[in-house]
Amino acid sequence: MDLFLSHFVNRFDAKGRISAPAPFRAVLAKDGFDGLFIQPALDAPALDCGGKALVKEIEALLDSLPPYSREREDLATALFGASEVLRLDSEGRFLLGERFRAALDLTDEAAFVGCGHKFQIWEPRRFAAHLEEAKTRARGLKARIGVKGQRE
Amino acid sequence: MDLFLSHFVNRFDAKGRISAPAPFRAVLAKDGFDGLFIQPALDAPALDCGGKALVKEIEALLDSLPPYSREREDLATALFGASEVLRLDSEGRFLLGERFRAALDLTDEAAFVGCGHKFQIWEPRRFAAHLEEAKTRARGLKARIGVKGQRE
DNA sequence: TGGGCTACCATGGGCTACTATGGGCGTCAA
DNA sequence: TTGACGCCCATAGTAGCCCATGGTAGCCCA
Repeated sequence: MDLFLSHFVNRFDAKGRISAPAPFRAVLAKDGFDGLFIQPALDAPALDCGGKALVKEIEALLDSLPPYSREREDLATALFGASEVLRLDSEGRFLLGERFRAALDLTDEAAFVGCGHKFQIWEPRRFAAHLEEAKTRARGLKARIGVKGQRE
Repeated sequence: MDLFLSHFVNRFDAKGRISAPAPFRAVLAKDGFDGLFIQPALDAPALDCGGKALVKEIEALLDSLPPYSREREDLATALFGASEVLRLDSEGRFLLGERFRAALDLTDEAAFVGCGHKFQIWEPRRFAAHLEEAKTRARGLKARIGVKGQRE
């Protein structure tokens, strides 16, 4: 099951390094991508992270837009222009750029949140709040689906 | 019959481990998932647990929503972000995170409740109360069905 | 039908490997 | 030269692995 699941909170050390959670590293290793693809999430104060699978997904999204169109150029810039590929050290740690840390208000800790095919990095408190909101909305959504369809 | 049925109450040991009931382990083994997928239930003070079948169900639910939509992101966060995959030790025990234990008010015991394709973990007293309520509602429902059709 | 035996299960505890984290040192580049 | 980063080693805490034990439920046999 090569999915990013669960969430973890790790801390930055004095050098600004932080460990990627071991289970996530295992998924990345299976993905065959030697490194970590990172980009700011478009609609949340978080970073989207992943491996080959995530990059492919983004390419597919771009391919769905007409070549040379304004939308495609914008999206490509927004997504790839702001992204980085980081290398993990032999202990599975990486150095998060100042730009990213400032954008997320990260100080001494960061939350790693599994989202299936990718994972996100959040400021822990902010994520806790976001999770509560998401749960509330998901409850409403589930209720609607439950009425229309079957199951759950 | 690969369903989670019946309910069991087991206790946490000094290390915080707890045994998954043997019948449930048998179902998980048949499911072919080496581990236990756990997430907070959206609408009850309980945890939803299961194997591959449960994860697939969630993926299917997500896939039914448009990619990059707000609903999908919310649901993915609420479902996957709050979930964990735990491994069972060779005796079929697992370690429940502090987060989950606190959320359910679990102290020294936990109730494992079969729900067909998944099972739930409850604080035993709370579950007893919930069961009574459910029974009452079920009686009402049965009575209504009994009136329309025949049978019982 | 009753008594004894056995296999399974929940639980306990020791040990080890792994993980997250800390810190030193060399190298490369500004 | 100095700072930053990559590589390496050290360490505490913990999660997983293995073996032990007591109780019980099911089974067999008389």
